[in-house]
Amino acid sequence: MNALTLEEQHKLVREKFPELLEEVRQLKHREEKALPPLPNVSKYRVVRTRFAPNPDFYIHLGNARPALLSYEYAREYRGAFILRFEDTDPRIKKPLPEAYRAIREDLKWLGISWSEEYVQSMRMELYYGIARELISRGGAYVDLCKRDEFRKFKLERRACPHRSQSPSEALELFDRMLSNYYGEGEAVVRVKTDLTSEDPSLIDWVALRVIDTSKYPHPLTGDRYVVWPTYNFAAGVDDKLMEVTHILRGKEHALNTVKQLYVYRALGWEYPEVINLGRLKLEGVILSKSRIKEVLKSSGGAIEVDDPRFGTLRSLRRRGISPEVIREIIMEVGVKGTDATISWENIASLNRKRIDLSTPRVMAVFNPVRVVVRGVPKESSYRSLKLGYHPSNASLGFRVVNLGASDDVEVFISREDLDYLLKDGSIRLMEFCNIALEGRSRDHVEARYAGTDLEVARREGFKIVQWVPVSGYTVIELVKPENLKLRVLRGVVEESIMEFGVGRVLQLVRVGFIKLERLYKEKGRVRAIYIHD
RNA sequence: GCCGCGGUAGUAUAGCCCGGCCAAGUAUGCGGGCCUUUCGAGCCCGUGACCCGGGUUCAAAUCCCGGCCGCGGCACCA
Repeated sequence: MNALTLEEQHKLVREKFPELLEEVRQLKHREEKALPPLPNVSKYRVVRTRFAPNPDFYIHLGNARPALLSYEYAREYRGAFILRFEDTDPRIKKPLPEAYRAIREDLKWLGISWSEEYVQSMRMELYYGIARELISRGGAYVDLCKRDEFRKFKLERRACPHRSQSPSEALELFDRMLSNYYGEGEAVVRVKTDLTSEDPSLIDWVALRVIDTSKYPHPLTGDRYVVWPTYNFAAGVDDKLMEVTHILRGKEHALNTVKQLYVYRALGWEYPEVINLGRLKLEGVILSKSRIKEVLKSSGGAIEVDDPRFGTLRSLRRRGISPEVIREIIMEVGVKGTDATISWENIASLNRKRIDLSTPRVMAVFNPVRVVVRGVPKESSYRSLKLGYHPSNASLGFRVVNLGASDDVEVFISREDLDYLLKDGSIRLMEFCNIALEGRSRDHVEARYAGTDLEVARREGFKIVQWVPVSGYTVIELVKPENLKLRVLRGVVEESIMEFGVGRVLQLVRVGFIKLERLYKEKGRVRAIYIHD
């Protein structure tokens, strides 16, 4: 077969086994999992996308969807991807100073890079300029009604008295706003929309409002500005100024597109293409920003933002989920308006495949029971075991497990595995030897060495169990998130675990994957977080 | 309540625009087997879905209408 040229081989396969070729084709297709084409790409010189988070908190898996998809599209079309911080509400959604940095970090962790970065609170003069332009074109006015008064007009589909002001009057009032003449709630800039709109929230929506920054200083600009653009104004303007061509955002923004369209029309701009994405949920964790904030607050600092019960990217990172898995999941979920609940099983499976080959394996025992094994030969090959860290990846090295020189060898096995010993009379200590039950006392079990032959164990159907030598062990505390609770399992683990550093992912044989979080070398104790089976 | 967007196996997704090649593909889960010094990985076999009802058509997951369900929106938040 190999004597044939590649072309001849292909020909042969095509003739004799066309279905094979089809299979290969499909396999390739699945690996690539290309995104659907973006609409109207040919209309634009270059594709430009953006991710525009509010830096009032850390970002979570739900935010990763628009971020990653926007980035991927920009890459696919060799365009540009922009990061824009939308921090124009120092009062209700006050920016969190560390969030700017944290969001950048989290995006980088996801493998996202951006060529341009903007912070809206540093662009205030730009928004004022566009506001003036809009006002002078008659597209907006300064409303001095009380909030309730305006609501009445709105619900009756009537214009408020200020709506009829001339552009020059409006500009004057706007300048007065900027000069800090009005207090909060006393003046807003409203965009003129269709007064007959069915949805009242659409009607003459607020583009800029007064926020008393002497009371609510902005973390970046302090009290320098008192007139702040709303989301719809700032985002709408910026998408134009930054020449964004394709907006991918959550479907909660659907109505915002309609609102912003009024500004675009008034200024003679063309609105970018919009794709509304469904929400992403992650099974068994808290995703909502507000819920996380609540939990954080009520814990009084005991719970941190990377707590494994949260769906923040930091939590996922802490739980040992690799960023490629998140990327894979989001590409799988794709570009559509349907919500998706990501199952932890799915994440675990993808993650396991990714890390299995590069993850050292050590033995740990929970619910330990002491087993005294009599009759283990005293030759060093029986008392000093050289065990590889991975059965098929020798590059991970090995450790030496020392069993001491005394007559008996003592090991811990788990209470569950003890049942096999009691029931079957024999078990195999993995990578060591077979043992047979001899007796049982209050605090330990007695057994006899029964040879190292694996074939015997196989033939007889002995359960093969992991174990930890009593002569050299480390205590392990394993934190396991379960239904929004954290269980801490205590057990023993081979002392060689101390060789690994904090952050290292390991597999505890027959237990699951873990990530080391703390090493207390003097105390012979480690703390780890459970990742998945 | 009103408006918008959706509904393919337990979960996620392909197919829907352009009806037949779909008695519906893939991944995960679950069951079984092989392999393996793990209950992991890998390989093989099996399991399981087009929300409901009408209509159009020779033919509907795909088009049309109605219903149901889910999500989102209805701020001087983003």
